Amino acid sequence: MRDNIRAAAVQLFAEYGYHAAPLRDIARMAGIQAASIYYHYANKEALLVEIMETHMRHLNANLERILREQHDPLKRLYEAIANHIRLHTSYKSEFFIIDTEIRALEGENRRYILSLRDHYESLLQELLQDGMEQGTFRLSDIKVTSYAIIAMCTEVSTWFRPSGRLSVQQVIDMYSQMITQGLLSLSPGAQSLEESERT
Amino acid sequence: MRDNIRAAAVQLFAEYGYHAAPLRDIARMAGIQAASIYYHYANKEALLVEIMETHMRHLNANLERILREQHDPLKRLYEAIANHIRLHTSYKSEFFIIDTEIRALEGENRRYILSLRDHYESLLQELLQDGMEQGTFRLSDIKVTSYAIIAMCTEVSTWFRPSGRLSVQQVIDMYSQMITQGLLSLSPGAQSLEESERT
DNA sequence: GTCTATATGAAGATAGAC
DNA sequence: GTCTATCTTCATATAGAC
Repeated sequence: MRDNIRAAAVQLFAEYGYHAAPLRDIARMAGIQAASIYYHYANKEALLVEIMETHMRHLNANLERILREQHDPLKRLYEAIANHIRLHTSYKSEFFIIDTEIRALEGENRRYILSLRDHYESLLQELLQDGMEQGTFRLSDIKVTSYAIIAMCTEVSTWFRPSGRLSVQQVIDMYSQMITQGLLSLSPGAQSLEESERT
Repeated sequence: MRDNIRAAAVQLFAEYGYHAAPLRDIARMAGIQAASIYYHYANKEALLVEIMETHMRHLNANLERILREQHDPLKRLYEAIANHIRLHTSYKSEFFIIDTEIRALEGENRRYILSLRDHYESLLQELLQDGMEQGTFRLSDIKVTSYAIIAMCTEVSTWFRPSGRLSVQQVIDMYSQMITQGLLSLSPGAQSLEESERT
């Protein structure tokens, strides 16, 4: 029943938002009365925290494993992107909640979830830092680059449909190429903004 | 007073979320009673719609002007990125609301705001399509590429601080470089994933 | 573990005076 | 244009029976 409640909460939090999803609706979807939820969870916020914690820890554990097992910067980056997109498409609703409801948390809960997110960012930044030191990656602002990568890969959870046109693997490959090689069709420097002004 | 109310709403919607921001607090911040808001706005949702509409139209109008006045794909893309980031840093809270509270809208209001967002996406997709046909941009999935660009540039509104380390112009240049050239330090093809496995 | 019944508070919105 | 007073509804949460 605990799992039923959590599954119902995931669905309703994602669809209407945390504050707009009444406990009564979560209970009805789980097949019990609202009061019965309090036997399983201390309050509504505990439900939200558990959803967020579970999947943030999952995301972090995977990236830690990748950094431990893999040392080539390019392969590390590919695996990091793949991990991020695989989880954000497998647990669409859960990550959408993580992405939009952190401000619904208060005090200690908020600090805890933010610390998990900060840890994820620092792991990715470590990956980028190492890749720049090894000369694989262009020198760039590490924080900003990490935010950009996370933002674009996270947003996949808002539009991806399992039954849609693209497979998860195709999306991973597209994002990996976009992040490493960019949009330009020519080699870097062959056509800069200044040069193109002459054409 | 209408402007005072809207300004208060922007601040509280952005900080606590639409549903968690009581009209009474918005009224207090504007220096009036809650009931007085109804002289200026039909209801709470009308306030949200006006905030979203104003800035989405602004964003769209700018991009339409860029496409009209500029025809080089690379310059168009740079201007599109600059427009997006300038507005998302100048009106941080407003765009953060647009980004997170669309699901708080109902029926016609929701459809209307989504149509403005769809229009923006289609303008960017037109830019990308043209750039690929001209050979300036690598061939890639246009929808996915547009989502990725929008996502990374939009998220700037969540971390950018006017008093922070980076100027708006620096952020624009970083994102522009990231989007056009990617992360790799070598020319495309010079170091593929397969080749790097040999090192 | 789940129920019914209920406490308690706060939300959005309206009526009508000034 | 703004106020006070209030309607109505609905929220989270608790108490105690079964």
